[in-house]
Amino acid sequence: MNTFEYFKEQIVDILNGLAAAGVLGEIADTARISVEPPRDAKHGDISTNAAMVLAKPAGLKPRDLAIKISAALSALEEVSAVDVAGPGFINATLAPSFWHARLGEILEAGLAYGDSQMGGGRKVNIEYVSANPTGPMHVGHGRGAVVGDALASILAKAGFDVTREYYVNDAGAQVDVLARSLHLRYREAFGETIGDIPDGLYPGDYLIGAAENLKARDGDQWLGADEEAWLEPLRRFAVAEMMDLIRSDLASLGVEHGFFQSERELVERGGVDEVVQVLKDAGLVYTGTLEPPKGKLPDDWEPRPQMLFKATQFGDDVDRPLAKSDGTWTYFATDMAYHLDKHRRGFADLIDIWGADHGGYVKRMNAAVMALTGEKDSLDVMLCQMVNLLDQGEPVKMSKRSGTFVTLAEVIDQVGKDVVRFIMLTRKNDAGLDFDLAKVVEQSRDNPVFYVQYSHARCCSVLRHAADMFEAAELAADSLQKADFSVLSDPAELNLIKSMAAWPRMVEGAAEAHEPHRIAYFLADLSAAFHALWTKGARQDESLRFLNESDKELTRARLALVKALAMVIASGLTVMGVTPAEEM
RNA sequence: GGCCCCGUAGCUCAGUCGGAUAGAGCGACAGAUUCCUAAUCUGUAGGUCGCAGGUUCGAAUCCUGCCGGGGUCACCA
Repeated sequence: MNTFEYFKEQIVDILNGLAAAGVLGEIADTARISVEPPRDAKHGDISTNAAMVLAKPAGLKPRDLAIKISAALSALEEVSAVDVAGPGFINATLAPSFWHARLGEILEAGLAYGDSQMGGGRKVNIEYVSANPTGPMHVGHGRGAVVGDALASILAKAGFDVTREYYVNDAGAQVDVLARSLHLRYREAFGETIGDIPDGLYPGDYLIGAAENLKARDGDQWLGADEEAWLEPLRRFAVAEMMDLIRSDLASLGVEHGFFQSERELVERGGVDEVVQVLKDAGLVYTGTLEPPKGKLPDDWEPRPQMLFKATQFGDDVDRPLAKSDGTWTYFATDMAYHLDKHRRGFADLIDIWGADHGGYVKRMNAAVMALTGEKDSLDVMLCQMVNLLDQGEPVKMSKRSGTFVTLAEVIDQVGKDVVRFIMLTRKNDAGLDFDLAKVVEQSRDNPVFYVQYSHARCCSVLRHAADMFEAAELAADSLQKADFSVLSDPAELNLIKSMAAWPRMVEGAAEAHEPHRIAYFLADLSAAFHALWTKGARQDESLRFLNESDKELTRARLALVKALAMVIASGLTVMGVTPAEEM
C-alpha cells in the first residue's frame, strides 16, 4: 500500500463530505492536493496542503479550513493525532496499529513489496547501452547499462510493460574501419609483421583474438585478396565478434536486453526510405544549404546543398541533414527510422539512455519523434555524464589511442558486479560520477554499497542466531506474520517500519521521474534506521535486543521486523540488480 | 559564438511534478563496546542554496539576465 495515496483518498472523502455539508463548494480539482511525508519527522507521519490549496475557492482562511478538515481526519481510527501548522498545513501522526499492519503487509508480499499498478500495463521501450560494435565496453558504457537496466526494472515493478533494447550501429564508415583493422590483425595472425597500427585504425589488442577466430574459420582465403573482396565478409565477421564481446561484458554485469536492433538490417529492409517518405509526405523534407556553424569553422567546411529535415518546426535550432555527400544516410536518418519502428511496434513511451557526448542530438531526436508520432514528450532522452575512474584519488589514465584503456570487464573483475552496479546508481544520471577503485570496496560508513549490504547481512545474522530459539518453520515469513506486533512500540522500531513502508511510494516516484538513483539513497536511509536500532539494543538498552530468551513472543515480533527489513532491502537491491549479501 | 548539463556546509553529494527552521556522509570536536557482526552508533560545530531581478500565500526548486565549470557544434556513430 502507498500510505500517502491511501490518505489522499481519505482526505478527498473528507472534502467531499464537507462539500455535501455545504462547508465547501464542489471540489473541482484534487490534483494539486498533495499528501506527503513532512520534511521534519517531528511534524508527524503525513502532511497535506489541502487546506491551502482549497481555501481560496472555499472562501475561507487556510487555517480555518484546516481546522475543519483536521477534525474529520482525527476521527479516523488510523490517525492518532492531528495538528494544524504554519500557513495551513495539516499534519497527522498515525497510530502504531497502522504501522503494525504495514509490517504484516511486507511479510505477506516479500520481494513483491512495492509492486504497483501505476503503469497500468502501458508499453515502455527503453533503449540503453547501444555501444558501437568496435570494441569492448568501457566504464562509461557501464554506467548507461546500469542506469538503463535499473530504470527498466523499476518501471516493470511500477506496472509498466517494459522492453529493453540495444541499437547496434553496424552500418557506416566506422565498421569499414573495424574491418580493415581486423584484416591487419588477420595478416599478423599469419606471421606477418605489421608494425604500428596506422592512424585511423583501431589499435586495441582485442582484435587479435577476433583475427585468430577468422583464421580458424576461413583459413588464408582473404590474405592476398583485394579489399573489395574481403571488406564485406570481414565487416560482418568483425561486428559479430565485437557483439559477442559486448554481450559477454553485459552478461558479466547482469544486463540482458530483450531485443537487439541492427542498424544495417533496418537500412537494408528499407526502413530509412520509408521514414524519409513519411517526412516528405508531411512536407518536412527539402533540399537546402546550411549556414556554417558560428565560432570556429571546421577545416573542410564548404557550403553544400543537402537533403534536410525541418527540425526547426519542432523546436530544434537548425534543420538536420538526412543524407551524406556520398549518398548514404546520416546516422540521424537511420536513428529516425529506428524510432519510427519502435513507435509502430506500439510503444507510446520511449526512453533513450545516451552518453553526455551525444547531448547535441537530443533536440533533433525529440523533434523527429514529435514529427513522426505527432505527440509531444513521448521520448525521454536521458544523458549519462562521464565516469571518472580513480584509484585512491588518482585518475586512472585512459588512452584509447595506445589501446591501454581500462575496460568495464577489468573493473568488474577487480571489484565485482554488485559494487559496479550500486556505485553507478549513487548519482543522478546527469551529474558526473567519480568511481574510485579503492574506495568502492572499502568497508566503511561512507561506502554506501558496503553499508547497505552490511545491514542486510546483519538481518540474516540475527535470523541465523534465532535458530537457537525457534524451529526453522517458525522463522519463515508466513509464520512470523502471525506474531503480535503490538509489542513493537519503541520509537526506533516504529521508525524502522515507517522507513520500510515508504518503499511503495519510492518505487512509484522513481518510476515516474525516471530516477533510478533514488533507490540507492532510499536503501542507505533504511539501512541507517536499522543500524541505529541495532546499536541502541546492543549498547544502550538491552531490552531492545532482537533476541530475548525470556520473552519468546516479543522476540517473534522483533524477528518479524528483521525479516521484513531484509525483504525490503532485498527488494530494492533486486531492482538495482545487486545481489543481497547474507554474510560478510 | 550557439545549444545542453552542472553550481547547495571545508570535501563528496541528496533535496519527492513550488511547501514549514535546507539534509546526509566524510573531515573536525566530544562520547558509546562483558552482549544479536564497533565493518556500527549518539551528540556538537559548520549555509547570503553562484550573483541579480521576476512570478506568488510560499522559491534551492519555475522564468529572465549575468558569472564560473564541463560537454557539444554540417558531411562521425
